[in-house]
Amino acid sequence: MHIPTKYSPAEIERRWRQFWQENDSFASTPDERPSYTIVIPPPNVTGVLHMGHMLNNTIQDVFVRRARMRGFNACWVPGTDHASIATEAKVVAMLREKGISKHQLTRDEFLSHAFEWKDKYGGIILEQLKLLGASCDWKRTTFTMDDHYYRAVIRVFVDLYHKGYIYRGLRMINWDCEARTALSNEEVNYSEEGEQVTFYYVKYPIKGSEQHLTIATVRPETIMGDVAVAVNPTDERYAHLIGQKVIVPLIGREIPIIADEYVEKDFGTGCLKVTPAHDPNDYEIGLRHNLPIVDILNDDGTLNALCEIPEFVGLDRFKVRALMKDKLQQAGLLVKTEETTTRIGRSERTNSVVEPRLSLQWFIRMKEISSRALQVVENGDIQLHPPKFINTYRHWMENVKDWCISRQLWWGHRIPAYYYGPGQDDFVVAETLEEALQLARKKSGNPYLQANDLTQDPDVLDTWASSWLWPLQVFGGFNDDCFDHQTGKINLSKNKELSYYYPTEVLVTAPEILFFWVARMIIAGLEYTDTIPFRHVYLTGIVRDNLGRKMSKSLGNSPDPELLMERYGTDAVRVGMLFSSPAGNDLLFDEKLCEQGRNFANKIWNAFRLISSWTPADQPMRDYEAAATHWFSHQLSHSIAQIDDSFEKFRISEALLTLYELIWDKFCSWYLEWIKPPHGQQISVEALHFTESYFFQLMRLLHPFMPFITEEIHRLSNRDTRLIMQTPWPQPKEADAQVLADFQRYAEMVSAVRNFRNTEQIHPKEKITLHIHPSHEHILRHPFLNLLTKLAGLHSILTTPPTTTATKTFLAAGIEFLYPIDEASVDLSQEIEKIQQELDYTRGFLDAVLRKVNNPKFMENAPEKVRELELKKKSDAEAKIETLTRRLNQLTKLNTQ
RNA sequence: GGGUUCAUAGCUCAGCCGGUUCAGAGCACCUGCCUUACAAGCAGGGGGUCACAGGUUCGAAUCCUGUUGAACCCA
Repeated sequence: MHIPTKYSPAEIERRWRQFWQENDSFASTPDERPSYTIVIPPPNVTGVLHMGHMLNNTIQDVFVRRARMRGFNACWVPGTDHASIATEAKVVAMLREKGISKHQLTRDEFLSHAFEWKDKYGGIILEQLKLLGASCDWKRTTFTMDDHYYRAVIRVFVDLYHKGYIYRGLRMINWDCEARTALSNEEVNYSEEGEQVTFYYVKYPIKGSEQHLTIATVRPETIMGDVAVAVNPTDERYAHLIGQKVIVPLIGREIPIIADEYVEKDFGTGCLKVTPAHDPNDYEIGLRHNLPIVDILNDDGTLNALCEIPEFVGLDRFKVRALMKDKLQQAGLLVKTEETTTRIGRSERTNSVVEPRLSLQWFIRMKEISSRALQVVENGDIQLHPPKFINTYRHWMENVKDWCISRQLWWGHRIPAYYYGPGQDDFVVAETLEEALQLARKKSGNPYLQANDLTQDPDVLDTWASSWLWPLQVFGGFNDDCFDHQTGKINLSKNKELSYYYPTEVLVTAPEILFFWVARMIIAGLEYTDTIPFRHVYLTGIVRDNLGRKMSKSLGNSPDPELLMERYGTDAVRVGMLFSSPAGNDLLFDEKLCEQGRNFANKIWNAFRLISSWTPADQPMRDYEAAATHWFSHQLSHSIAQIDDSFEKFRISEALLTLYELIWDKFCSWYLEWIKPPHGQQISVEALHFTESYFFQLMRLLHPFMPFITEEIHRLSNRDTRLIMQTPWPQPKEADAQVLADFQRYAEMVSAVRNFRNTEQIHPKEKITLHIHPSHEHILRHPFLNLLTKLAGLHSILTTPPTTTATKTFLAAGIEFLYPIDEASVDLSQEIEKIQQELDYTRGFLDAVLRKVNNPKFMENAPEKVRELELKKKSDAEAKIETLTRRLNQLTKLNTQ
């Protein structure tokens, strides 16, 4: 069979992608096998594949493919997330380009534009995942705004409301003035270095006195919202003023001076102006001291009439800040300004400065609903990989805050609250308008209410308030047939799919959404099924460039994944990503890694070519064949066990590296060279059979990592009509440590001879004869001797002394080898120096060992194994010294002759 | 400001519930080789006082304390 020398992946990968798709090779339906389920962290529906997705999804695919081979019914559910804010922002931008403003449109008109956009771009990322070879059950593709999913989200809102977990309230939230929506804490970013701001030192006159307090603030535009001035109760400078009043600059309102421990004495002037409507800490102080709230901002960040300065009304807060400086200066109240840096929160989506704002929003009470979610992680029911994230998780859980779930957007699940009157409590919550009407009639006591009299809340839910149901609703957990309204639980026994596939096995995601999403899925899983949603959480690192910078569009340092796959082959990119990505560690990505992957694919391809080129002869196994196959069967078992162990510990990078070394070094460099028939000879039938068996086992082990090339080789081998993904995962046998150690010893000798040949510049084709001392004769009787003679190019090893006195020597595995040479060319003094160095080192080594062995405390306390080892080191070193000394004496004698 | 994690070859990392040569791997580097599977290759080699300073121990990269430096999370 003709096989090209260079592996070219493009055509082969295209063919297998198509085959897998057309044959639904990854489809799963419940059967008698145990299930192994992964739900994809749904990417943003309008997103495109980036390197983070590549890493994340490659890892998932590795898990799924391996599980499939291990006899599990593996099911990987794909899908996308509607990403409320991000998608709405994109649609708004797209409309703006067309000259349409969102506010010109009705909600329905806007949504039809949005769905149009989603239909056009929504499939891109899933198609890209298919390129990657992701073995998802594509028929199960789910979108968080699919009809059934939409209903599930609404159902959960209603259910939680009736359970008392959801409330509507006035709270301090993060407000995005540009998108005019609330944000969760997690959606607010702080730049790493902080931002340049100005401190304004402002005089606040004390009532009934000529004195004043000086207050430092970075937000002078909020002065008009001040309701108190706070000082630390232990601050002697101000103690006498507590209880008195100061006058708010410019507007003349009298406010009290209060004492609160929150104030830091050393920060600024030690006096804090308290503006409960515009700062979360001030809000807390306000609550403690029963202060009024003066909200001077509109929802777009402009000032309103409450600021009491007519010329400021309608102006943006930053404009007012600039104007305040002049105004305060004119009034003689500005003491000085000072430049400083501080951390400023900006919206993840619009980058506008986030405004702490009091607003009427919907919340989930997290304390109560999440009580079990910490426990299941602490007790190991759910394992985080790497486990260091438990601390982070615990910290968040113990300090969990109520979750603001309303967003002032249109793209998303509309909050099912219906208002029938102007009062704060004049609303009902229901899954449908009809139900709402019934409830409203009852609650209002007005039986004549009509559907028209109800207004649905205009807001939608936070995206995470839909994706936290992901592992449940991809299997229809909240559908009518299995959701029990009475108990507010999912009845697993009435949902065949869910009861089979849930809980899922492992969730692969990024640490940054541990709280956003992971924690909340755990909460939802426990709330609705009393069961955890997954057993393991594998947290990937961030993909950075080789300078350690996070890959981002704005930096332009992120390679295009499709281009990479085209250039190096998908298998190559997959293993390239995994070479250096232990769980939870950032991955410094370099195209070199893909190159390494490509070279690996090529190496495998050529090993396949070699093996395929052999025509067997009907003859018994030769000695070297028997020895080689014997060794490799143990090596293979040993490595499989190691790989399995790495997988159990979720160290897939380690598993890959073990396999990489097994294939490249152990199999190609040692085994194949060992068993390769010499010129003009043929391999025996049995040896070829073993070799093929080993190679195809290696291909199976590699399949999760490199699905395309392994599938291709499997097919070309014509050994098995199944797809390689349907073949069983290789099982290790007991590996004999002695066999491995013996091999190690002979391999060491081979390397030593090669090194010697190198330094002596002996031509590769020249067979040489070496001499050893008769006391080492036993190495000539071991079956692995042929490894040494074959791979080191030896003619023979003799136990007789060389006929010439001129020799060069080298040590390998504790044995001295002598190589006779032309007497004239030997440099005795150089040889003597070399041996002297070796001798010095060995004596030093022996000293160190003797210090231990002669120390009675060591002999008393050290475990027996360690003691034995040290004693062996001692006798080995002594023997070596003896050999070296003998040799040294010989040479010295020769040298003086 | 609070919390967490980390500091081992030029780079990325293993090892770290103390003791399998006072340390391994991959990449990079250097030296030979176009040896009939593979130059996207083969063979060989150099390179680390395990951040610094103390302490515990017969014995510490591995445990404890401090110092310095870095990263992340929360406020």
